[in-house]
Amino acid sequence: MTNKELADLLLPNVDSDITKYENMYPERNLDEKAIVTRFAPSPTGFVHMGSLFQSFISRKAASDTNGVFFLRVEDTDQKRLVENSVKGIVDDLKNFEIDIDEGMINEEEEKGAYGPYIQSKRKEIYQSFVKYLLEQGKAYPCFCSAEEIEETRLLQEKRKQRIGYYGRFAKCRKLTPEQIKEKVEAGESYIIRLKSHGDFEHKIKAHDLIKGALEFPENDLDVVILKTDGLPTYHFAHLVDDHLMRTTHVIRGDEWLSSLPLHLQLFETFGFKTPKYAHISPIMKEENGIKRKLSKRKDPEAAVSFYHEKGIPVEAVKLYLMTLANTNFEQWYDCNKDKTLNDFPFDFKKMSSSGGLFDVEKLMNISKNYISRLSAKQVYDGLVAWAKVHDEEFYQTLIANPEYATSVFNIEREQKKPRKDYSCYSDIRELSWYMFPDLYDKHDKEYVFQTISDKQEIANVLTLYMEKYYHEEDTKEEWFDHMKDLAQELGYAREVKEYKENPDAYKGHIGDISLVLRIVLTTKSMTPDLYDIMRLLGKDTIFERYHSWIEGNQ
RNA sequence: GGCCCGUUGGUGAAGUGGUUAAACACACAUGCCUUUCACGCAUGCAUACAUGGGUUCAAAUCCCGUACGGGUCACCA
Repeated sequence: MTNKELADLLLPNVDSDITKYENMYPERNLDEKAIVTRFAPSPTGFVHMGSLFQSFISRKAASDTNGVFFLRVEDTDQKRLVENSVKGIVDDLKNFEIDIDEGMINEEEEKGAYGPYIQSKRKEIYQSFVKYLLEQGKAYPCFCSAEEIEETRLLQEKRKQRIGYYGRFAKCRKLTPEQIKEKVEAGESYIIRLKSHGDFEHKIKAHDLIKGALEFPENDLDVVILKTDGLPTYHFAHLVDDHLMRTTHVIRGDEWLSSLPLHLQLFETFGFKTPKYAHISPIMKEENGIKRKLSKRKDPEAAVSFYHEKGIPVEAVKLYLMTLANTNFEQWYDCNKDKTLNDFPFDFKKMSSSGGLFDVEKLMNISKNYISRLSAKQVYDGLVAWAKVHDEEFYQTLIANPEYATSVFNIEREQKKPRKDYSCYSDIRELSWYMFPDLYDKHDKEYVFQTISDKQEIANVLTLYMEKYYHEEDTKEEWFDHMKDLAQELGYAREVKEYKENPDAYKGHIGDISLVLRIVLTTKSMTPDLYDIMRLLGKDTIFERYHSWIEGNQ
């Protein structure tokens, strides 16, 4: 019985002509330096930070080189499929403005000439390659049951030998064609394994774009390439897909690093050109002094939805991811304030080969700086978009008077050194509700006074201010002078310096007075510029709030 | 247990044999500026790069051992 006959017996209705696929998916006509890469998730749930990071880097690498970035769905494990997760993945990428050039665009449809981009629809292709291998005598069927495999594993453990299906433990490798035929005809189920030609004692050298020079023992495991259900394992699908899709760079998590010898061997077996590999270290999280991989289950910040709920602008998250990827980005960005993420040259070599910690504080800082550079209009638009989904009440308030809301966000903005107090959109309501009368009315008010806390004195300040020193049309300078006059009349120093030079001569200083006016108006000691706030709120509102405080505190 | 990778401050890290007695940023602390807050500015924050040994005139940078952390050893990806 020849290998050909054996192959026909095992995969009867499969065409082993793989050259037709070579012709169907020709080399891409791209620049020599162009990177063709992909994001290849399993549809087992939603995208988390680690995979978002990978796809972000992949997209960036492809864009930088006028290459191609595509989305391939790896659904060869039918047991783990989660309904609608292709849509979830597509949406998550879309929400983070990571565009794909090819691949799945929803649960059913795709775009691009190198598809199908979902593995369950490539069954025929994989089987064709498997059959080809069978004909070459480089693969064989295995009839071992799960129990048998388990038994040899235990034996290997007991004898302290390497675990796996290799060498003399590879029982089915020794089956004669006649034995195989017999088993097949008896209806025994089987899988197909690679007949590895590797030698564990031999070392191979490999190169990784991030990790650098690597050395491994050669793969000698007869790994499964085709499962009982006729679908390939990851390793085989990787070979076939990335070859036919003409992937130049495989960017993936470094949990794959140890399979690299196998993958290299697979490419070599077919004589295909190996892609370049870039194994990304996982994003870590520190908990109780221990570093561990950021986990979707335990860490809220691992979920992509976390950022949307918080209202961290997509661009800010990307800026953070870029600093995680290439630390020199921060300095570059600082020196090139007029440029964007797209202009920065990403470099694999500058990626850390060990896993970095995910630093939410740092992200918040980046987001804060990012938001501070936005125009009032941009903040308004971003906030409205966020509130529409996450805060209906605030949303209604905002759209009721867009012009007014925008001017609220314009305080101390659009200047060389803008104010930085919003880290994310979900911060804004708590920091600005007092500027919106309807929110103000509903909000609980708690006044925490500082230097001046005596109720009578506070009432004196408010009353005198309203009676004598508040003038609606004041310019900032006039307004400020009036504040000083008020301070002076009540026995407070006009300047902080004067007070510091001679503290016994005064009850306090101008700062104490303005703080009272600020707190009663806004309940807060920390607010943007008080003059601007007063201008926006207007006389009626200011007086109303001051009067109502006096009445309520007699 | 086998194999592989990693280890520079509270964090991200720069640095691959000698102007790095470790850049830059975040965080933290103090001070200055300021009507408050924020911004900004200034200063401080690793007696030396996990550890032991070796190579060298010279090592965070090269080599070996140890410790610790991570990954992987599925008909999961």
